[in-house]
Amino acid sequence: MKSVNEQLEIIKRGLVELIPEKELIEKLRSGRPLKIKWGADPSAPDIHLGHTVVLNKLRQLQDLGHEVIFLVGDFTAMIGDPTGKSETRKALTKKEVETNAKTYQEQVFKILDKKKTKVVFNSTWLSKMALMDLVKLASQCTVARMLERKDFKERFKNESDISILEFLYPLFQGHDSVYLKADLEVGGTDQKFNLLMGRTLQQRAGFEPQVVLTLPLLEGTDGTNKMSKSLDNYIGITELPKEIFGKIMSISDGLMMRYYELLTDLPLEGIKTLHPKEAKVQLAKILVARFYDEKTAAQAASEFNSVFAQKNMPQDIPQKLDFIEKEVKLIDLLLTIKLVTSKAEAKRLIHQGGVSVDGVVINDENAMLNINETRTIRVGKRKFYQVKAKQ
RNA sequence: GGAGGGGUAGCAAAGUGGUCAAAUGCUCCUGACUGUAAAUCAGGCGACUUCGGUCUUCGAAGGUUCAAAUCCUUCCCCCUCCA
Repeated sequence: MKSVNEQLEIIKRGLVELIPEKELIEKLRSGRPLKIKWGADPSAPDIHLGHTVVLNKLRQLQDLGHEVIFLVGDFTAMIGDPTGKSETRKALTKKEVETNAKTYQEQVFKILDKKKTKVVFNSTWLSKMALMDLVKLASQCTVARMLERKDFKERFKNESDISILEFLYPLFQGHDSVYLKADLEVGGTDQKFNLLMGRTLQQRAGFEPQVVLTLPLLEGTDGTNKMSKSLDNYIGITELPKEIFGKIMSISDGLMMRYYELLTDLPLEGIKTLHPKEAKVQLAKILVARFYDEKTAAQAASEFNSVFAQKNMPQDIPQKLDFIEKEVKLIDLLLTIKLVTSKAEAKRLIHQGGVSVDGVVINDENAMLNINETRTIRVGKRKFYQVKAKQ
């Protein structure tokens, strides 16, 4: 095992806060493997780059000899959450939660060391919780204290809904820490309040409080909001290589530097000397290679170059080659192959010059298309489709 | 329990009997320029249409009216103050 100072140096890299560092040093000095808690909500089982910021840190901790307790928040997921229009969490059935949790694990172990990870479900203890215990738990915190949490404060000020249930989440999460006797809990900065609640509750229960480690939140592909599935600004780690590659290529230069900073160990000075385009290609390759391999990354890069720089057709275009009619109306065709969601949209795109067949832009909304031979249809920059009539 | 405010398109926010498929901003989509970058510019952003219109939409359901997002009734939900 590495020395305390060496460990500390690795642990501190890239984090936002370590609360308090002193306690962590003491825990590390004990020489025992620390129990590191990481909680995840199984309602959205797609792990994206944002999650990997935390996962990478957990992996580092595992490599230092510590144990990660991967807590699946199945209990709360089964209750759901009535509040918040944008982030509605609907209640999931037990079965859904199980499936999601399984998917989650498969994805997580692309990064985490399975041998040093213990998976637990909080329904194990929370579902058996007596009402009396819940009351006791609720008495541990005041509303004023709850309202210190930034998002609560803001919603309260803006007169948006806050359900009582939401006040319970931090308490449950903290209670999980008590139950697990966690030494350290890791999360994004948005989790700070909840993580600290764990400390408070552990202390009140007479245990050694956990150390809290927060990591920066990764912005989504829009460059402003945090990466999340509900905002559809995410890059999932199970996405196809070309998707990951393409999405990285379309982020802004400023965001690219942020991704370098949070997702790689490379020194930023070196990156700044590169042409932004080259730097982005490199980043895209690194990330594809991380979730697939070097070879796949290289392929994704050359495919990207071929399609978007040299304007060639992509390699694997979705196709439907068994049309009955040999002559179809373009608008109807676009609708049947789901490249558009309505005829109105199809017409709009045609008028705007966004639709082409075999590389020729179509401007006539009434255009008929002979599909005796294979035709390649393109909508916008990246949607391709091949069609042909049945022979 | 009492008093008041409010629920409008992905979000924010106008509109308070007809000119409202609903201003404006953001997001988003398409095109130009590029590095599938940013910025900028142009266009678009409910559906169907024989391109004349037609149909569905402003928390829900009813009603008044030639005509309702706008008025009335009931219901659901949110917020503030009082208790």
